[in-house]
Amino acid sequence: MIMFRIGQLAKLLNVSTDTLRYYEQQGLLAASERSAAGYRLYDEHAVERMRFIVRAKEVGFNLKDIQELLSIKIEKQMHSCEEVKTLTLQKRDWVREKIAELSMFERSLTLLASQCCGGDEPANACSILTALEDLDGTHQ
Amino acid sequence: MIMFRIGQLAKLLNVSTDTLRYYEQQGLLAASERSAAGYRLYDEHAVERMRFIVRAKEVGFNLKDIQELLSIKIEKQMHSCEEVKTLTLQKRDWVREKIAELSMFERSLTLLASQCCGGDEPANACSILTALEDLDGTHQ
DNA sequence: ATAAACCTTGGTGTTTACTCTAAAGTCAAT
DNA sequence: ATTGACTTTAGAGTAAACACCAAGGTTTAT
Repeated sequence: MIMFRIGQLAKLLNVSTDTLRYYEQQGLLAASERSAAGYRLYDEHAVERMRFIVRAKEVGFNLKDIQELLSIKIEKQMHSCEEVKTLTLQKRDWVREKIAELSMFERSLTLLASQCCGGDEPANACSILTALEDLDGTHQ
Repeated sequence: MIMFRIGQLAKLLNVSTDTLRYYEQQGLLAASERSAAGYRLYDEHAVERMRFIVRAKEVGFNLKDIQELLSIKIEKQMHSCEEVKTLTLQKRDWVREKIAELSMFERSLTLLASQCCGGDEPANACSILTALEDLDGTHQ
């Protein structure tokens, strides 16, 4: 059985050893066992679990979500597809809200920038500054 | 001359008194003076400065950006339009990057959700879980 | 005169996901 | 035998923008 030490696993999955220790502390990923000297040792199951965590992060889940996903995953027959899909859709909705907020920023900033000459001259009558000073037409 | 106490200004601009004290501590907005009892008093200039801060936040600038904008604003002839426009465009680019990240999340999550039946039955073969377990086709 | 509402300071807590530090023990190789 | 790379722990620090708290002084209204 191949066992990885923390640094090896970290390198394999392109994370830091601190991250692995942090995940352990957060209850996300325990080492399979410890060596005589107390070194963390990870087996294939742990590697797969960590891969799952990494992938879940890549699609936008945070550590709390991943906790839930993992606890569902280890007892699949105790949970329904619906639960998993709900988690996924809730996260997607949250992401959409964030995108909506940022898109408003994007529009406002683009509008401000487009109205500014951007020249080398002093900013005495800079349209961006005056727009922020005066009553706004910035939001549409 | 109308002077506002901290609570009045807070109510006027729909922020908390804590926020105003925090902005003072961060060097964003000082009270114009103090009353005999040590109460912060804000004049029209302070109100306008605070309005500027609020508007700048509304379009997506953070407090550090706003620091810069304010220091440009108080010495307009020492700075160019270009500086202001650059700040604005940099912030917009940052916003766009965030939107791009979130959009990838959105697509991945939508794809995952669409492939999941979402039914009441046990999650043994839940497509979302298996997608996160197996080598990904999640990123396109 | 006394209660309610307001203000002061200094300090801690919140969130998220790590990152860094220090002091010490372990392992492989020269 | 000792260097260098690796690991351990506990604990502190980081970012951002506040929110909350306690203990006390001030104003305002009744």
